Amino acid sequence: MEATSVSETHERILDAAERLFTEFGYEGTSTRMVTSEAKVNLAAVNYHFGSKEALMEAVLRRRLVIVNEERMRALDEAEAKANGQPLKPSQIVDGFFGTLLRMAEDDSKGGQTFQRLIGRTMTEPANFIRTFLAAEYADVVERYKTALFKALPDVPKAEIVWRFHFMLGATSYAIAGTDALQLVTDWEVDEDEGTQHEKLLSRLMSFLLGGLRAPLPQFSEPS
Amino acid sequence: MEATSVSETHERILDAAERLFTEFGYEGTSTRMVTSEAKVNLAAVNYHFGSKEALMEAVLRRRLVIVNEERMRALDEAEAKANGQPLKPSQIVDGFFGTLLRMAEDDSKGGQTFQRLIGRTMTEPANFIRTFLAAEYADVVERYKTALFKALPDVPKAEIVWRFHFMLGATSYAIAGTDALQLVTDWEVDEDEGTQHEKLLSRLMSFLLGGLRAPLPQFSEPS
DNA sequence: ATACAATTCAAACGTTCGTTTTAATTGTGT
DNA sequence: ACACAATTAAAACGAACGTTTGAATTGTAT
Repeated sequence: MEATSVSETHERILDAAERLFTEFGYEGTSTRMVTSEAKVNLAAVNYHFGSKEALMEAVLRRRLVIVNEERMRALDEAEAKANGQPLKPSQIVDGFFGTLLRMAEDDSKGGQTFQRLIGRTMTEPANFIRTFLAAEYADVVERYKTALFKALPDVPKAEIVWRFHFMLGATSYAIAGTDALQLVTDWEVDEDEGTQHEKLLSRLMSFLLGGLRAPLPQFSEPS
Repeated sequence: MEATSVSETHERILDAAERLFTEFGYEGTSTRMVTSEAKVNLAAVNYHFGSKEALMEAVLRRRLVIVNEERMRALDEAEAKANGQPLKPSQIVDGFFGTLLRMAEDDSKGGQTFQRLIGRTMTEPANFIRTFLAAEYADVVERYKTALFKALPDVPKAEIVWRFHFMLGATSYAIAGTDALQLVTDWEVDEDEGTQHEKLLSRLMSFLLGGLRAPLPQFSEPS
């Protein structure tokens, strides 16, 4: 063993893979690109992680565990303060999406890179990724769905779930930072990174809450 | 030449590629998978399209040209009826996103498959795809941005563009139909396909309009 | 019917892929 | 120091990749 608890090679690979999976996607990144960027031997990926798939899962898990724990903690705290009363939708939405967006300011939690990776990964076609994500998110999604049901007792559950789905899409695309249509051409370069994040969070939260609380479509029957 | 104006092989390849790119993504689909599914010779992709990249562009262009023409037409018509007056945001949002979603009912326009492909493609990492999409969308995006600016004269332009961005993300994710977190578990299987589409469109439109018209975040200065 | 272009076909091109192997090296506990 | 496990290293594995080649076949004019 080394001085550090986990070998440095192990984390060098995770960091390189995180960056490359973010930029080129899972299929577009080769193990050789990863070991080359990490400056480690080609065989190191299979030695330390077993396979490329297992590496992808390790990359995602390292950060996701932290986000989802923080999401649980945020809901615990809010519900404790509310003692029994339903939460405000804004608290729930902030607990789920705000928690993720605030991670971008903390480089020790992956910073912007991991945030973009998560945004991208939500639409990765590979089956094992979707399976992994669904399992990794299952508990936290259930908690937040329940909280939303309680916060919006007059809204049919199916409608709430759909709007959760739409919020996920809007957020994923926003943090992926790709802007395929080059819509947002006037990026304010005159501001520092921190201000940008704050603004994105404010803008996104306004949008998500507006969507969540929008009048229901006419057809819908009660839950 | 054959009886048909364009060779059947040409379209067989496009159809197969559309389906496979949708399911496995661009990098996850090989030319051999395409020619095998299309039941044509391996060399046919390069003979008819030149390269795998050119094939991807052809797959996207075949349908996108039609959607974007229809989007332009919808805005032309609405603006003609309004003669001079700004449009309602709902008309603009429906012109852009509703036009796309209504294509799913028309199999001759790619139906559900192409809709899913477009949703997926918005987050494809490959650079040539993003370049292609930006060029293909440039005109229609400009038209719709302008229409939104006119429809919402009191909202700073930067905020409108960001909300357009969020709407794109929500829609892309919704039509991609992946649902990475298996959020929407209670898909109503008791209804036919057409009803599903109508419901998704209604639900999405309500959400998008709610987000678009939400109260602005506090920080924002006037445009 | 003949000439010529368009298309299809089988085969192979060189490259890159994820992974494995085997040996060399480094670190650790006694 | 020595024995042994953990890690690194160079090299190679077979498979799959996108693409090209050149001959065989098909279609289309005259």
